[in-house]
Amino acid sequence: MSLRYLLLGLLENPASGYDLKQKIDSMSHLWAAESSQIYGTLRGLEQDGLLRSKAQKSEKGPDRRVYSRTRAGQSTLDEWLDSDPEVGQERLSVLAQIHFLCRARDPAEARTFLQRVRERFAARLAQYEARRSAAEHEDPKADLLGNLALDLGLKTLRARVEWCDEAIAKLGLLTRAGRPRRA
Amino acid sequence: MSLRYLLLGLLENPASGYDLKQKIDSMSHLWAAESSQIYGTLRGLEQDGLLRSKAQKSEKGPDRRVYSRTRAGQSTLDEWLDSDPEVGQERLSVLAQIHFLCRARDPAEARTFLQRVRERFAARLAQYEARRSAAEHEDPKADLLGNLALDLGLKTLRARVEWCDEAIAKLGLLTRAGRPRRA
DNA sequence: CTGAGCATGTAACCCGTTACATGATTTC
DNA sequence: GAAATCATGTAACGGGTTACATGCTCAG
Repeated sequence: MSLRYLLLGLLENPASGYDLKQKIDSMSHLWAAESSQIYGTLRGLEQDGLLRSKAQKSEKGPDRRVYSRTRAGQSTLDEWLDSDPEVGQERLSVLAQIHFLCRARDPAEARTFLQRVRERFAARLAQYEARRSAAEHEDPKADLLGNLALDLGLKTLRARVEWCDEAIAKLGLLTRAGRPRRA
Repeated sequence: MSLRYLLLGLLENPASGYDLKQKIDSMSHLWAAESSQIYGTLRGLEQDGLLRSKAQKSEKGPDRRVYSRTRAGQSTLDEWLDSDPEVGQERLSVLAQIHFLCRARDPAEARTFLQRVRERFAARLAQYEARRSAAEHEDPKADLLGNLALDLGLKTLRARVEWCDEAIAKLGLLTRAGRPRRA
């Protein structure tokens, strides 16, 4: 993972750091990267011989540095594409928060906390659903990645909202079962 | 996020870095942390006045440094528990890989890649399901956090496997529709 | 003249991983 | 005496965030 491969992949055609930042921002639910990181990573890639760059006059503003893949860059990208999928562990700190709320405080507090978590997820889900219905009338092949990402996001968020609901219900039982408030 | 709060939370009773490492390892599907990080973080917390420590003789091996929360540590923990849930962005680099496989190479390659992704998720799902059925005969209240985490993991992984299947099907259509191999 | 957008960066920090060092005690 | 377990660390690196600096051009 890491931005390196993303940039390498996005540089199918020559582009500047600024361009790439735009592109990444436009796929906001997929990835995020700050300009500072992008520029730094680009220079790193160039030092490693995976990109080459040249300065270019721009009509507006200062010169732009336009990057393109070298042969080495291409084959590094290819290797990555042939490599095993990285399916890393997530660390959902929310779970830890619930745990401590339950143990050190009151299950009821954990419950209202979970309700806030649910709101967050639900809000994001709503955004995704809006985007989905906006994209409904377009050719599904046009933005395949966007659509796949959207599908994944939708499914994941639905699962999480569902989980919140069930967890809230479980905690509700605990609370009503007359466990001591404030340990 | 961050180990700091996790340690702060786990230190309900005094414990050494070693103890905490054990505890964290025992909740392996929830969190992971290396000893080096744990020891460093503990010292950081002590420097910030959130923990205090004293050396203790141990029967086996060298002295142990036993940490406990200070009042400041307690209130920092409380603040965290009162704070908004952090529901961060995930960066699924797998999506980027699929995208580039599709665009720069062949949708069929993306498809076999996705099949590997599916296998990964399915394998993890199987682990979780095994754990679930192992825990079935226990009191569900006994390890509440463990159970919630398990539920969340199950739901998320199921959603992902499902997504893989659908995505594979979609890519299958694309491939058979006679798109040019190798762009 | 101001402010928005173009365009690139530096420095400091945070969180985490990897590899390795040290040394004691117990068990085989 | 070798290996396992107890117990604590250091150093270097990787990946990312935050805050800020710089300076240009064009529209209002």
